[in-house]
Amino acid sequence: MPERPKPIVANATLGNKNAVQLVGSYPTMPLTVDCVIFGFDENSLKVLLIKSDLSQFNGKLSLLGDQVHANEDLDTAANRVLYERTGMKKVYLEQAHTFSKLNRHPGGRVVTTVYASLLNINDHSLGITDNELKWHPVSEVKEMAFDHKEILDFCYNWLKKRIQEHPLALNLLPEKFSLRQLQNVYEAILDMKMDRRNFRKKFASMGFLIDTNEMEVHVTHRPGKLYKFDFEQYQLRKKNWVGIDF
Amino acid sequence: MPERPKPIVANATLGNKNAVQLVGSYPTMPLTVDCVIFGFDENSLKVLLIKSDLSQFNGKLSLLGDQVHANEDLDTAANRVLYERTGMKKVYLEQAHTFSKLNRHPGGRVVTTVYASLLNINDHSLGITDNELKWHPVSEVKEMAFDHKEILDFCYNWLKKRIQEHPLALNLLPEKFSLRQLQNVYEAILDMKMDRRNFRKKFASMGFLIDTNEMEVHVTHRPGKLYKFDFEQYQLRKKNWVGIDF
DNA sequence: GCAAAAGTGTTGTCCTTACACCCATGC
DNA sequence: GCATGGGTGTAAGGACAACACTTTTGC
Repeated sequence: MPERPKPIVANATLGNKNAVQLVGSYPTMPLTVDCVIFGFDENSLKVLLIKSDLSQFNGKLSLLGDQVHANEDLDTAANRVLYERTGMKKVYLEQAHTFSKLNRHPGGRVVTTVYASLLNINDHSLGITDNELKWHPVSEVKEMAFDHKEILDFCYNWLKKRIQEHPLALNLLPEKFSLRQLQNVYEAILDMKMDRRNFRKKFASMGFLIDTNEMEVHVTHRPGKLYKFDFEQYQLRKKNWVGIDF
Repeated sequence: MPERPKPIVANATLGNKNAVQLVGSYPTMPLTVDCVIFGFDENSLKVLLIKSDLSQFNGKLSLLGDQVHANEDLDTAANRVLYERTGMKKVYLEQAHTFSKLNRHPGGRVVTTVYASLLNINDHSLGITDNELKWHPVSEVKEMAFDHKEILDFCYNWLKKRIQEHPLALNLLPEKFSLRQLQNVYEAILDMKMDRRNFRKKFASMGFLIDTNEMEVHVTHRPGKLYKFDFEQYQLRKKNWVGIDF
C-alpha cells in the first residue's frame, strides 16, 4: 500500500468552485500540430517535408507544423497548417499521437499533436513550395529537425498497421486504379512482395471493388482493368470483430 | 488549384531565426491529462470515476484528470494524476487520444490528452477515495461531466479492439488466473459469449500460458488450473503482420 | 516476335466453428 | 447425490499460401 500522496492543490483550495478560476490556475503552454503527409508515386512511398528555418537545425528536414491558435481545435489546426503549407484542402487526416518530451523543441517546451495524412501525389499538385517543400522517399529520410524522425518512424509504423485494417491506401491512388497499382502501394508501404493472384483474390472477395469497364491506356504491356473502391459499401459492412490473436 | 493562402506569420517575420523567439510568439493554453481506468471485478467491466467538484456539473461523474505541469511530459503527468487520485503507482498506461473541442471545459479552453489504464481491482485497493472515487460498471455510466462520456466511449471502443490484439486483458487479472477468469474478462469487455473449448484451445495454441501447477481453492465446483501469462515470450514472438482485412 | 505485365484455378494446410460427455469439488 | 463449472476431441467449412501457363498490348 503506497503512502497517501499530497492532495491535488486545485481540489483542496477551490472545493466546489468556479471553473474559470480553476482553469485560470493551470499552467499554459504552446501547442502545435505536425502533419506527416504520405504520398505514393513511382512505386515508392514518399513523405512531404520542408527544410526547417530554425538556425539550430541548419536546414534539416522537418514535418509540416505550426502553432495551434487559441480559438481552433486540433483537427482544424492540422487542416489549416496543411493548407497553408501546401495549398491543399480536404485531405484525409487522422490524429496519430501527441508528443510531449520536455526538450523536444529548442525554443522551449512545446507539445505537439501529430496528424497523419495520405494523398495521391499526382492528384494534388503543390500550390506552394516555400521552404523547399517537396516529396522525399520515406526510406531515404535520415536526419530530421526536432524529434521529427522519431515522429515519422512512429507514423510509418502506424501506417503499416493501419492499411491492413482500413482501406486507407486507396487515398494514395487516383479514383480509378488498376490492381497492380494497388498492390504496388501495399508492397511499397509494407516493404514486402506479395503473390499477385492471392492479392487479387483477397480484394475481389472483399467485394468493395467496382469494375469501371475502363482499361489502362498507353501502357507498354497488356492493359489492366481499372476499378473504383466502393467506400459506401465499406462504411456499411466494415468489420468490428478482429479475432483474438497476438 | 486553390488560391495561394497567406504565408504563415512566424516564417514570414522570423525567417531563419531564433527558436525561443518563435516559440514565444505562439499562443499558450492549459493542457490536462485524463485517465480512463478500467478494472474488472465480479465478472463485469468497471471504470474508476470521481464526482466532479465543479459547481456547473452538480456532482456528475468525471474521469480522473488534472493539469499538466509546466515541467512534466504527458506520460509523467498521467502517472502522477493516477497516483494522486488513487494512491496507485506503476500501472500500465497508454495514450489513447487528445481531445480539443473549444467548449469542452466550462472554465475556458482546455486541451486534454487521454490515457487508458487497466488494472486488477482486487490487487489494487484504493488508497484514497476523495471525491467519492469508486468503481462504476461501464454499462451503467450514463451522464458525465465535460465531454467525459464521449471520451469514455472512445476508450471503451479502443479497449475492445486492443484486447483482441494485445495481451492487455491480463492486466485486469491477478498474476495467477484460471482460464474461466480470463474468458470472463473477454466476454465482459466484448459483450459477447464465447465457446469455452475454442477459447481455451486458442489461448493454449498461442503458447503464452504457463501452468503454475496450482489450482483454485474454495470454489464450489471442480477447481480449475491456475496459469501465468508469459509476457517475456510474448515480447519475443509478438506478431507484426496482421493480414489485409477490412 | 519479344518484352512486360494481366488474367486466371487448384490443392494442401491451417484455423475456426460447432458441438456433448465425463470429472472434481462444496455443500 | 446434486449443482456447478472444469476439462477434453472431432469433424466440417472457410481462409490462406504456394504455385504456372496463356493473353494482350507496345515497340
